Amino acid sequence: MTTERRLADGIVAALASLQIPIELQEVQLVRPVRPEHGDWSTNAALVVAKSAGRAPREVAGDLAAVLQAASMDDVVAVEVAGPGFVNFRLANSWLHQALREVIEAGTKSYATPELGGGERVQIEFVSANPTGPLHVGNGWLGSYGDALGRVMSRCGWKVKREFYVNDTGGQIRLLGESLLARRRGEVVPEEGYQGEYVTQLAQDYEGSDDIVEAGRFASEAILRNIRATLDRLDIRFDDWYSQASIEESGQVAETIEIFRQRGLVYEADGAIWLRSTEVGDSRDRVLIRTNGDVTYLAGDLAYHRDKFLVRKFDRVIDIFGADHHGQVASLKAGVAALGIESDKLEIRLGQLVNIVGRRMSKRSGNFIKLDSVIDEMGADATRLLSLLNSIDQATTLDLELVKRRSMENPVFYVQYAHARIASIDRKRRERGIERIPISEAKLGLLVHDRELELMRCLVDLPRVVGEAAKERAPHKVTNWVRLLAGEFHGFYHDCRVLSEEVPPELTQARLWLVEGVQIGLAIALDLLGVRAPEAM
RNA sequence: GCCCUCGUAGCUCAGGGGAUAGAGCAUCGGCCUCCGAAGCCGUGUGCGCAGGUUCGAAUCCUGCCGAGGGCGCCA
Repeated sequence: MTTERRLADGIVAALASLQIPIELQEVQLVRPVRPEHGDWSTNAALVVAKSAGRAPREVAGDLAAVLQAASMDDVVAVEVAGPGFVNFRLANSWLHQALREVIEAGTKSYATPELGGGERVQIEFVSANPTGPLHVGNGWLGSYGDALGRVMSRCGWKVKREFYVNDTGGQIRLLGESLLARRRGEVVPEEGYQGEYVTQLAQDYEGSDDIVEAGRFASEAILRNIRATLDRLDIRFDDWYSQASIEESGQVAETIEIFRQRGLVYEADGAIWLRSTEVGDSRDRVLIRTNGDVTYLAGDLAYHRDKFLVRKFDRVIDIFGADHHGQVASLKAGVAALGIESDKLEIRLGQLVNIVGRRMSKRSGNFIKLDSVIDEMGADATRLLSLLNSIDQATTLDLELVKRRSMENPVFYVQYAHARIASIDRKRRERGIERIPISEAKLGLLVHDRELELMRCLVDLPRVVGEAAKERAPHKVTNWVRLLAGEFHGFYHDCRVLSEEVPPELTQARLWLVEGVQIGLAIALDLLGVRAPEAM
């Protein structure tokens, strides 16, 4: 049983013996930032003071007294501090025990909090239109979606990744027109696709002058290109779902029919409308246009019906760029109208990635290609950089700076820590030093501040992974791994593992500590989709 | 005009009810007879503004100011 668990149980028992009712959600047991606040701290007294009708510090005093009397393992002091916090001071042995748990669990099982309960969740992301190469923003949200999938999988969700291919409609026709114009050596219409890749494709195209055929040719070629780029970042999908296929399968018509049966469809101005205002939208939306084409929304609603009612996902997470947030209200409304609990559809909006002094637009061809960024920085750096920040925050990227100074990019810092660990092990074998089993190692020798700090850091990983999953915030894993790497570099500087001056027993203990760190690094880097190199 | 998101250090960003708000970069200064200096150590400035809720607000609420995005029978 973890120390955290034992303390939490102790607090609950202590409050019960004091006959104080608990509001569980509010009671927290955390590791305080400041060392003088102990190893663990609870706000329980602050939270229950009101309902108990007593002063927080008074409750805290009673609570501390009971906890002190319980004399739990490793607990050397229970103190009241500040407005009514109860702080636990523990013997270092709790950290040595924690290190044992890390080693025993290993890369596979450590930090695998069971939170998802086997819930089947689909994450749909990137879903870039096959009308041009991926840009930096696609890579950003692609890395996010993939890492979120990894984090949630680790926490017990059954995750499927999906790319929705917008392979039909006006934009594909426009792409076909642009291609044909290029082939004829004419200028591309102003609203068409101007990018150079269209010229390239026009040279390869040997088909007819039919716009649909040309458009299909171009979009298929572009989609292959998109997949290749995503492969470079190790972003892989379980399914590539075609918008054209859902229209051809009749599911769009079926979906519209369902709306009709529910009295949510009417005709006006020659088009067929969804009365989405009935279910929370700000205005009604067109489902079938005057020319007979179904709208993107109609297809998207059929697609979501398929996700929930045909393929029976318990939860769907759609990841859109902030420029698509206009479609959120109607999508949510439409899904609700299909009788699907709207909480089951989560839409995460990623703020846009700005490049210094440039505005990105696919049609004008003025955007930074994801491929060129990977060429410059490498896949690992691109992924880690994408996962540095919350997607709620618009980020501004200075590509020149990133390219020129690798120090701007923390990927090297983190990978270097892993490479140094591998290097220690190589050196150990060179010197013919045999490892002893952890059961025989004297972990109690690990008392240096650097060593203790590393173990504290490792203790936090399960909570960090769990928060990253619950909050859909994989960047929390990035923050943690940077912290761990920093602590490791400090340790490496101050504490030699292999040296004439270090007693053999301490070397053995430190080898196990280093292995624990390696496990932590490997778990975190894997969640982020970044390689953990043996050497660099 | 209406709606959404966001304003934290010179720059890029963490922290999103908890105790004295952090990191990297940039600046300046130290550290390699010793497991990899892609490293370590030191150096100071900040929560857009004003109210409110709370024992406690950078965090929640309201208003204002500023930035970005959205408001199509495009996707």
